[in-house]
Amino acid sequence: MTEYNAEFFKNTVFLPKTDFPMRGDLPQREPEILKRWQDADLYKQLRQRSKGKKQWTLHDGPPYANGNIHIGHAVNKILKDVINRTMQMSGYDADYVPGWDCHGLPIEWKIEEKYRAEKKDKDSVPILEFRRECRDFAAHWVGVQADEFQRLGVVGNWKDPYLTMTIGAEAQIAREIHKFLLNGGLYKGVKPVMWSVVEKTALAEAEVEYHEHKSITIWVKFPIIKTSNKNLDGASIVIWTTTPWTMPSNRAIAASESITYRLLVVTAVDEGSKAKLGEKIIVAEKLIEDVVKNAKISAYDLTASFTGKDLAGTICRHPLRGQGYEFDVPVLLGDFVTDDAGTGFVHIAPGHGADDFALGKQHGIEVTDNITDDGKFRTSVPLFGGLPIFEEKGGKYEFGAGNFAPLKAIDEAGCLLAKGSIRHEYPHSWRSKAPLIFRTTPQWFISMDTNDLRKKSLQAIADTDWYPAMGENRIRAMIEQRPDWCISRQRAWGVPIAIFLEKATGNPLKDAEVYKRVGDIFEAEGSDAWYKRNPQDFLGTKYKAEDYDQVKDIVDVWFESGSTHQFVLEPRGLPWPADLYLEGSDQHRGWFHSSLLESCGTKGVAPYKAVLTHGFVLDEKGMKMSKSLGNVVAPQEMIAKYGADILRLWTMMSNYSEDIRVGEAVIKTTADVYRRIRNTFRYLLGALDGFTADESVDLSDTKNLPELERYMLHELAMLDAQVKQHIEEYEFGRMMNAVYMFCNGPLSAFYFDIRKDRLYCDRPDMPERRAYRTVMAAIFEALCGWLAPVLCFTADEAWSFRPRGVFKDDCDNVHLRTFMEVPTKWRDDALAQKWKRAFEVRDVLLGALEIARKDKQIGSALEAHPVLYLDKNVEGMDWAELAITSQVTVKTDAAPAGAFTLPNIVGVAVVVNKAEGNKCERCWKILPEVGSDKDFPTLSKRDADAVRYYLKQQQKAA
RNA sequence: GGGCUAGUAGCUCAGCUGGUUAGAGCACACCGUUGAUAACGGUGGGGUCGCAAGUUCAAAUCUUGCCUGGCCCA
Repeated sequence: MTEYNAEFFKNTVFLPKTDFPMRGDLPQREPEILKRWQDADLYKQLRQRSKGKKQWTLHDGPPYANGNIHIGHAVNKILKDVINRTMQMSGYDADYVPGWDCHGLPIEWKIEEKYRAEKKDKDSVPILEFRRECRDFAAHWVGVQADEFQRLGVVGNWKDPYLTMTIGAEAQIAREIHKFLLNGGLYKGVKPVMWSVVEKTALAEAEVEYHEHKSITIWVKFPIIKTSNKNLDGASIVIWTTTPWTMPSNRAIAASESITYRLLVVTAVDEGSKAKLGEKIIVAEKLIEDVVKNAKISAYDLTASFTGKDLAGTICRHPLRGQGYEFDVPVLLGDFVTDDAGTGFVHIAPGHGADDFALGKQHGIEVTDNITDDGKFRTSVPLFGGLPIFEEKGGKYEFGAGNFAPLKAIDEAGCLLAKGSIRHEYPHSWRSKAPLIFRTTPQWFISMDTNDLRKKSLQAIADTDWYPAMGENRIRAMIEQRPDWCISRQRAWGVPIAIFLEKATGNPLKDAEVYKRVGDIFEAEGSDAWYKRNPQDFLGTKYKAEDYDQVKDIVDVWFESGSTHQFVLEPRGLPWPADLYLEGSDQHRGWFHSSLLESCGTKGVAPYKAVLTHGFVLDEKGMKMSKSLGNVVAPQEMIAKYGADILRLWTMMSNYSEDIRVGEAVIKTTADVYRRIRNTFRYLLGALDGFTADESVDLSDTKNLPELERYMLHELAMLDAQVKQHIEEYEFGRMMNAVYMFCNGPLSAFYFDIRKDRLYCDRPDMPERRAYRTVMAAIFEALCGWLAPVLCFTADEAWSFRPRGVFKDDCDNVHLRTFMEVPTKWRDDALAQKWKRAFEVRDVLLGALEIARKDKQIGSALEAHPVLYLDKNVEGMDWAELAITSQVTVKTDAAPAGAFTLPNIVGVAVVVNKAEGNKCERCWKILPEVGSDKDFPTLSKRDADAVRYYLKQQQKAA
């Protein structure tokens, strides 16, 4: 005979049950899930399932294939993946083709480094062999990074990504160059560039580092030989420079209109001074003290005063006149001249400086070409032919004879006023760490103004949606003032600027037929053909190869990545322009910029409809990560320790539109959030144990549901609207936040808690309990969908524990689904308004219980029987249920003195009494009715009925 | 040095066009529960809103300067 005791009743209680584990064990579990996706070819299934749907495309910005991924890559790819998955689940066909940037200097340098270690000279290696090695190197890292990205959970076309070094890509890049050539946008010019004499190449600004460097400084006298100002007869203008090696290339002197200059006559000098008594020199008034001190002039007479304007037109001679430097040196006005340092005069060598070049160009001054690619004076340079500017000493690059010989020669010519040295920030090559020189070289440019490229680009910027909006200002300012785009590089690993120059004229050949042939051959063989083939193959029969030069420069890698939209989107059947570009905010000057120019130059509009940027990952204190600071967080380590879902969650919970931080504390917070979400899934799944389609009730008509269920459906509908809005506005972080807040508040702290009694104790066939479980199923379905883009592994796992046959589109992989369709009519504002008051009342009830608990009047809330004094009752509210007490008595009388109230909630007061009656052994409520049932005297009526039902079910089963 | 940008509780974030005692979650402390239990519920402490001036009846919110970060340039 069964004994109906507490233990028996416990077994009649329904308790949440699920095999979904409480702990994630993500580092172990994720790789298994990943393997399942790969085995089932999730990507392919996604494409098949979304065939015919509206396309939405995020075009991937290519990372550079030369090393393991860092946390910034991880954030970037996670964001892209979350967005792609979100759009996919929103009902679009959101195909994602990841890509890589494969050409360029860093890879080239790696190979060169290898050569250097083997004591091989790069120039002795055939270019095709060199390029093959670069290609292999890039291919290796593409493989590594592809694995690392996939481990993050990123879904995409990993089997067929785009690479800038594939033959198709190279062909299209060459064709894009041809478009600019044929439409007149591409021209050959000269440009002062940062030049590395070690790598023998011009460097992009991104390839330059500024380090402290010790330079030799000299003060040089330029004797005036022609002037309209009598005061200046026999005087010398003094210039100051940190680059003595540029003196042979000097062709002018710049002065400023706004600077006051003084003529001074030397009257006394200290020992060792190079100045002569009676000598007349001109320097800026503000800098006299400085010059005099450096020149060891102990006394002088100050005479004439004038501005730069008075000096314009003055002609000096070069200090080395008579030794091959016979030209005149005019004084010109330049607004870049300051009197902050030096002498207030700038020596102008148009071959060796940006300002110099511009000023020289303006006045028709000769641009010298005195320096060879490897940094030596050309043999044609008087006095200094063959001397190197820099020399390698013990792995470091120091100034060489080319810097000292001009100094010495000027001194011997009597024109050196003083010399010294200075430590200052100076540009260096980021690879070899060697100091750079400015050098004017022939280069290929895309004009910003031919074909109105600047104007079109600015229009395209205005036509694009920028997230955050300030990105628009940033890129607009850059485009407004940027100079023409120099696209040529004197390197080997890249796509050649595959054009021909007519030997006779030096003009580029403009024949679409020839260039079509180039494109076709590249399409079949890749750009190696440019080096491999006989030029005649490209020129066809119309032109003779001996009449033409092949340009051997390669194109700037930014031009290549700026062309990705051309060879990735339409050729793969994806929409053009792309719906979204998404990269770090540095790409305003990078990929967003180059893609914009390339596209506006060839198509007239931007290749994107919208651009979203994210910030940089900083350490816990907001400092940049660097190896030297030892604050680098590696994504690989985080995955191994916490799992990719934690990394994904951290990314989405942070405000990625700004810089974001990572560190122990942040990760811990993220892990807590994760646990909460995971537990929400676990409780939902536990509560839905054994739930079937038969048990479910029709939620399309909410009129028959209990109010609490209607309220929760209202909340769900509100959340759905919010989620949709966030997606619309590209606020994916807020979307995640909203969903998390829902788990935390309305669900866990409210609904789950209140409905425990119903779930555990009510008869399972009760319509109200079935309604509750049906709503729980809906919540699970919605949540699992909304969280799937972010917690792609966990949502997948949770979905695999779902009750089967309950959900529409009950497919095995949550990622193949779309977001649940939440009926808008679940929204019930009138109900919500009513419940707003209910929550206020509940707050007072809970507050009162808390006091009673503190006073040791009660422990569990079920021991209480609050008396609720309301100015006006709220119809249909079960206050005991909402407060989780055994009983509540409502009175509309005036509350007695000492009743509990809350300051901001009027018309509500509570007095807490102990619950009367006996404790039901099954539901633990204390009710007067307990004892009234004949069969089960220790139970409440509801529980007695439930147990009878339970026993009947047991009998049936037996 | 220049352009852009940020600085709100220990952590992650809200605070729109200036308007009542600056909010939320987590963490922390305490209480409850022991039928979500390495979980759950509740209560509480914690912020001179980077600093300093200014505009205003009123400023986290506007202006200026400074400090400390970040990105892009030089």
